[in-house]
Amino acid sequence: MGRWQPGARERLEQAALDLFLDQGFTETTVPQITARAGLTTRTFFRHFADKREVLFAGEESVPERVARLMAEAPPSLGPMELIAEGLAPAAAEIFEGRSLDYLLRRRAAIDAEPALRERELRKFSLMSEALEQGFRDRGVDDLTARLAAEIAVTTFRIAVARWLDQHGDPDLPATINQTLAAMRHLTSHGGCSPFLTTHDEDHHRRDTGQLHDG
Amino acid sequence: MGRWQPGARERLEQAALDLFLDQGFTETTVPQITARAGLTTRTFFRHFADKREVLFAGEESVPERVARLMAEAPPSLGPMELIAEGLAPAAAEIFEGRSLDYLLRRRAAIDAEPALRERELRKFSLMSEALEQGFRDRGVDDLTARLAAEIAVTTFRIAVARWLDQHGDPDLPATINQTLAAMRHLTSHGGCSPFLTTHDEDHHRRDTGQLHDG
DNA sequence: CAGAGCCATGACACTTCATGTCATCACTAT
DNA sequence: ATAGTGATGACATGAAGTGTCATGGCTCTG
Repeated sequence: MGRWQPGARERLEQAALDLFLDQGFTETTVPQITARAGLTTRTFFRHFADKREVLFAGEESVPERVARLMAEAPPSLGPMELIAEGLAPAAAEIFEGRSLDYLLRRRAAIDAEPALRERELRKFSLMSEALEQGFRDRGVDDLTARLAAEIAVTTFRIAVARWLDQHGDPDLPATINQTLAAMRHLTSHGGCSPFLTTHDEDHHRRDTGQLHDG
Repeated sequence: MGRWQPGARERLEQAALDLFLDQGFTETTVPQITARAGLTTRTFFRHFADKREVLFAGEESVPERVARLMAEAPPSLGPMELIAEGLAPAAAEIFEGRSLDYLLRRRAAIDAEPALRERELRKFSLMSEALEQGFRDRGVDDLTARLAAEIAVTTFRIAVARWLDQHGDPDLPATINQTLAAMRHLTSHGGCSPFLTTHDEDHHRRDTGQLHDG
């Protein structure tokens, strides 16, 4: 035995996503996935550490790519400047080569299953750790590095969610910038600035016309 | 059979924490935990949905308590004002009745096991969802509510981590305020200019507070 | 071309997690 | 007392995940 199968991983991922969307994550057994891919159960666990990982393969490299992008950025950039300039390019690289349709199908499967949502949280946590280390390597103090990393990941996560909600209409860089602007607006004017009136805040919101979700 | 056991849940939690710290989460089997507590395996899963939950029982009520605290706060408070004023009291209520020693032991067990760290992320995610709904109920727009919820939870999480790192020395309210101040400093001044004057801060804020689409 | 070695896979056994189901015992209310 | 309620024990079962070895194709080398 042991005949080699072309694209075994890819076929397992495809079969798993199809089945998860069709009958749900819990209702889908690993033997069902491997049967559809023409493989055995044992082979599934050679490619993926557990059943959830089949939807998260290929993202192990994201933290290290994030670290590389940060190391390549101009050292003069402060944390928030780096986030403002680097988030969109980083997102572009992360999603490079994946169709919007695939991303929507994948998200639908993840949203439907708490265990997969949890795994998704871990992905963002790993991104945050990479970012935190990247900021520290740029000379940022520990607390600020941690905060900046969380700000970056949170902005990224919310922007991607909004972008997918809108089926990709305002493109991802634009959605990221809108989200980042709203984040800055909230933290700068959202209750800590006695000098701005409510009218001023309304003015900011009206300028974009894109800040309301539903 | 079926003799009632006083404090079955508590004894299971205690036995599990002891065993997790002693031999690790993976190496500890559910029968080991139940044997130490004088119960059967089946009873364990009647009290906890899965093996991890034994360290997270009693936190199911946190989201609803967060929602209550938000509803009780003065409606005039903006999102950031509410966070600044409400985070410390909320933390006090959440940790009410738990000793620092217990919190440290529990964190040690969680930090040692990826599966438990993941469960911890879900806890914060649930808190964030409750906060988001709370902000919406106060009339905040969807995007701002989501962002404010994430800011609040992130600040809380980082502050608690720092507080435990320091074995509770600066007390939790003080640590929360420090963390919140660092967060504000980062988002307002970019985290790279600690020497800006108040006037410079206002100028910078106005310059970067604009929303740009592309 | 032949043999050696590598690597992915198949096959099988095994442990642990988790759940469904029913019987049993204690406590409680009438 | 008797019935009801609720927690537990006991048993069976399925699915997840791992260890181990055999097998067959592939490449590298002489």
